Amino acid sequence: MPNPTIYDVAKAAGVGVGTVSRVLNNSTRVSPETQEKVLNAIRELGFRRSKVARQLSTGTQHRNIGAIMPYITPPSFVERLRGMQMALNHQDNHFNLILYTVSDPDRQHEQMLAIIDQSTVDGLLITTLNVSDEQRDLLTQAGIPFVLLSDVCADEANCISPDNIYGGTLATEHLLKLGHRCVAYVGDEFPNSYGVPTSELRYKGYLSALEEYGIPFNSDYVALGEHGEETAYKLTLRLLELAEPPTGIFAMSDIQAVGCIQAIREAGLRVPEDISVIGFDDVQLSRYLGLTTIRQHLEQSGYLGMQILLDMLITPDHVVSRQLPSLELVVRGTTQPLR
Amino acid sequence: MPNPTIYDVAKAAGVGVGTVSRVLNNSTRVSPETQEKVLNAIRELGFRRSKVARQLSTGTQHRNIGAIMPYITPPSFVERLRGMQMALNHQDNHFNLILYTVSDPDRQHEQMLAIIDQSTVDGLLITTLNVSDEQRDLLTQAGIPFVLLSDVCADEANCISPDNIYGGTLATEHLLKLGHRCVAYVGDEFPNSYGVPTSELRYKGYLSALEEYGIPFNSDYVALGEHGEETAYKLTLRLLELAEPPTGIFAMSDIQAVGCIQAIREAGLRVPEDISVIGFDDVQLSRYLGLTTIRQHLEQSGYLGMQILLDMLITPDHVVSRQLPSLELVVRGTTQPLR
DNA sequence: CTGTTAGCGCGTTCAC
DNA sequence: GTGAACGCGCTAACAG
Repeated sequence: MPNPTIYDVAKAAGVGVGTVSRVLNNSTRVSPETQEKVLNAIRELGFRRSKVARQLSTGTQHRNIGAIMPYITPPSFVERLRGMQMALNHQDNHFNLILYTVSDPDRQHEQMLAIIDQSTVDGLLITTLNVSDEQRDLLTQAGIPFVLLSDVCADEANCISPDNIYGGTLATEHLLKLGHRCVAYVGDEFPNSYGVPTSELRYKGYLSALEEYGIPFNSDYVALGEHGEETAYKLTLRLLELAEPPTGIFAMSDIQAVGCIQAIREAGLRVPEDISVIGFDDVQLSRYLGLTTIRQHLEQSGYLGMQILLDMLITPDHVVSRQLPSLELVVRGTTQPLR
Repeated sequence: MPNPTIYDVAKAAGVGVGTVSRVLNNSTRVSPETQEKVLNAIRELGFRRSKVARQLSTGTQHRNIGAIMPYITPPSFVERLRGMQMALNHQDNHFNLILYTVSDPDRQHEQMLAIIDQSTVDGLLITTLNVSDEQRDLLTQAGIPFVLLSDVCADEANCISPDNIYGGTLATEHLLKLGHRCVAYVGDEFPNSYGVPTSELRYKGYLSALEEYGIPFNSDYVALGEHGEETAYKLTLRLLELAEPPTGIFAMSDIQAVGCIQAIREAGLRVPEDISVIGFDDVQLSRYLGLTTIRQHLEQSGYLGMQILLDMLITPDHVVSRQLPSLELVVRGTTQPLR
């Protein structure tokens, strides 16, 4: 018996299903002896009552919202996740948040399929992931509304993302205005393994700022790799070995900026005296690291995404469109004028 | 009609429920006209098919595991969460991870009750939260196995936590061995608002190290407050105003250590030249911050907790007991001998 | 106190 | 192609 039911238990204990149900919910009184018998039967058979059957019977409809993202390592993902949770807790509509992380890009599709046809969620929040047309169709067909927090959907309504090109320009201009002329870009390879072009957009912003200032493009100053401190650290080490090392670095995320800074310091140089570094995101920690960066209100993005999704779920008719605050430069201690 | 069913749809469309079901699953062919009618009816009534009924009918039993924690702001929580997810992805048993955060200590009990009697989860991972006897009883009674990642349960089997007293001693001894005699402790007030005594345990370790080295206790050097960089920052500022400021600070977490360091720097002092700082946790970022700390294998804790819970869920009979690696001192750049 | 039965909402055979 | 009936596992209301 792989999945014994209360009927099996009832039979084994020599009682009716009602009685079994009663001891399970210890509602009305059951005689100690029968209770004992039932409990024994339960143990013997390894019985576990079915969640779904119980829910169907009691009419306990709790809705699930799935949040899927590549991983939850960098704080930028966590801050969005936190925003989502906050929105949920505020609304307090008995929604559950199911967290999915896509350990492996190759498995994304498979996971999405499973989520869809097992009908585990009522709505989906897709963060920093590319969604194929097929997946979109599947989702709409299954009646699962979704919101994207990703750069793959600039034209869509249910999509939240900042103007990353502008952000890249903003960051680069800051360095340029400080007099830096050898400015490097440290970012993710693009598109990254999940098909998301964020790095490319910020890079475009970088290029456009360079052009605006009439600075010739130098491919040596473009260092791309997998996301994370580790890679940024290594890339920066290589940058420092250049005949003419950069005096300013624009890292596409705060986390990568931290890797850059560590590399610079280990090379015996100082930030910002020798090299200026600007990040991107304004992750919570950055304030305490004194990092100059571009603020993108991540927590608020998650909050907004969840609000929109809840709208779609609760009142499909009037989904109010909401505005994300725009990007802003936050100057702190890791950048200074070129000496 | 708050919750129209397929019957309502069928009636409205003038067809049978079977047909409705077919268009819902677009399985066998349905004539375009009837399909249209059904689709219209669905739209008109705002019909959404019930997850649970569908699951019960198809026999799609997916199990849910709840992870509940006070918040997901500090990386230490996130790392444990990540460990849990990894264990789940490795096992790949169609388990879902439902994330709960307790926004308000007062609402913890209420939330736990809801989780239990709506039978949303099959198992629960409780992180850095106190669990009342009543709650334990409720959980066992409801047949919901749980694992604690908290310091409230040293004697229990299903509990994972490091030896925090020892950890506190380790950290303090490190400072003491470096010659520091004015050593401060910056930590959470205890027990914190969630009833968890971690800070107290580490503080006890601090005291015992002090005693071991024959150093008189100075209450001025004990700075307690709410968890987070912010508070640590402020507390440190006050510490620096002391007639005889500390030369070494033991912060109960890496995040708080970051706050301390920022305060020290803003006061025009240097770390570690003027003041040594040691943290606790060895959060991933700490490596790139060059922070001296106590490593406690957080991700692995989460991984282990999930493994144990899965054992309890899958093979209740033989739950293998697993060992958590012990705490270790990691010396990096924020501590140095007293000058 | 306890056994029996009718749903919970949907998928899925069957006959038509 | 389509409708009717049964069953998924459990709870709750009803008799006994």
